[in-house]
Amino acid sequence: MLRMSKLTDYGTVIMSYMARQPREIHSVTAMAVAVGVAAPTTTKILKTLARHDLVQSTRGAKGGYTLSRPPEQISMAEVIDALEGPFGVTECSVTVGLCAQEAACPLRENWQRLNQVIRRTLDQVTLAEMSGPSFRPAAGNPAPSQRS
Amino acid sequence: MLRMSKLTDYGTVIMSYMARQPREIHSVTAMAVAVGVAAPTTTKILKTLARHDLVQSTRGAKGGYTLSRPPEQISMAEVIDALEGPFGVTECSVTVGLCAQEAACPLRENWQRLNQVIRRTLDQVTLAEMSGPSFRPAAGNPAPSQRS
DNA sequence: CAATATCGGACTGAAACGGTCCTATATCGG
DNA sequence: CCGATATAGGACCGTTTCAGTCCGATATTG
Repeated sequence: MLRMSKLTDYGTVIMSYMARQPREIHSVTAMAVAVGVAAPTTTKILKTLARHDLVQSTRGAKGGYTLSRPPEQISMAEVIDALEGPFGVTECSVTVGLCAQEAACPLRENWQRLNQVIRRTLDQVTLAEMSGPSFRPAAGNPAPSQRS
Repeated sequence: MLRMSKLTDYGTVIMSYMARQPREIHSVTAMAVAVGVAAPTTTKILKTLARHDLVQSTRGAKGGYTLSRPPEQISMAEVIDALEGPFGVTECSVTVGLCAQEAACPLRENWQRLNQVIRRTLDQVTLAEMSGPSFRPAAGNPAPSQRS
């Protein structure tokens, strides 16, 4: 349910890779090999991330990409909607006029509420946490025990 | 981000519609009109929901669909993965061997953890709650009043 | 100047999605 | 029993989206 696209998935892996040497410049080819994603695809992802100011590009020889901020200051939500677009959980919660009930339809509002919960969860998780060993999600509910 | 399919969206609307008269039998055509979704599509959705035991079908004249359980006992998560399939947020968290790093990749585990948080959120919301304020007992029906 | 590397966008093949239709089966009313 | 109603199950198709590739242009290094 609610899966995100592969590109986005790769994107998080790539970001995570860069997060290990946040100040280094990484070339596409190097990352592509390290992460196991084809170079053109990696390029595409990086371009998108750059457009959203999550990574910074340096052209020319010895160029490449760097995180534009330290990984502690990048949330997963940012990465996701850079690559996935700012779509809500439901279409109906964005596009109006689909549902005949609309006026009496409480779903739209409720979906938006749920959407916010999910978003907030994603917003609170930083790239640094995600790249590190297992962490404890902060959203209301206790996760089953694990080492810290 | 993380949008769900239109079919699923419609499904929630249909379920919500039935939740208002949980003990009534609703024909596809009636629901299709009420909800504003084409009849064949509505049929398709209901069939899927029936296969997952969320609604119960009655064949023949005067037949139709009913909720198999009171709406307070149906979670949104159930509806979603009936229609959406039991996919996780990430592909990588399900399929193994995609990522070259895998062994050293903490992302998979972390995604799963996040996934659980989202799932639990969806799990705690009932159809009754989702159907919201306009959830009013029909004339002659036992009042299922349980809202927050 | 030559090599390296990203930029922007166009392009393509494949899969998924939304939607429709047909035949079979079950039930109700007369 | 007959005919009308209504779902079951699955095949089918057009469109869109997605993953992935490629190309010409530009910028930087040495």
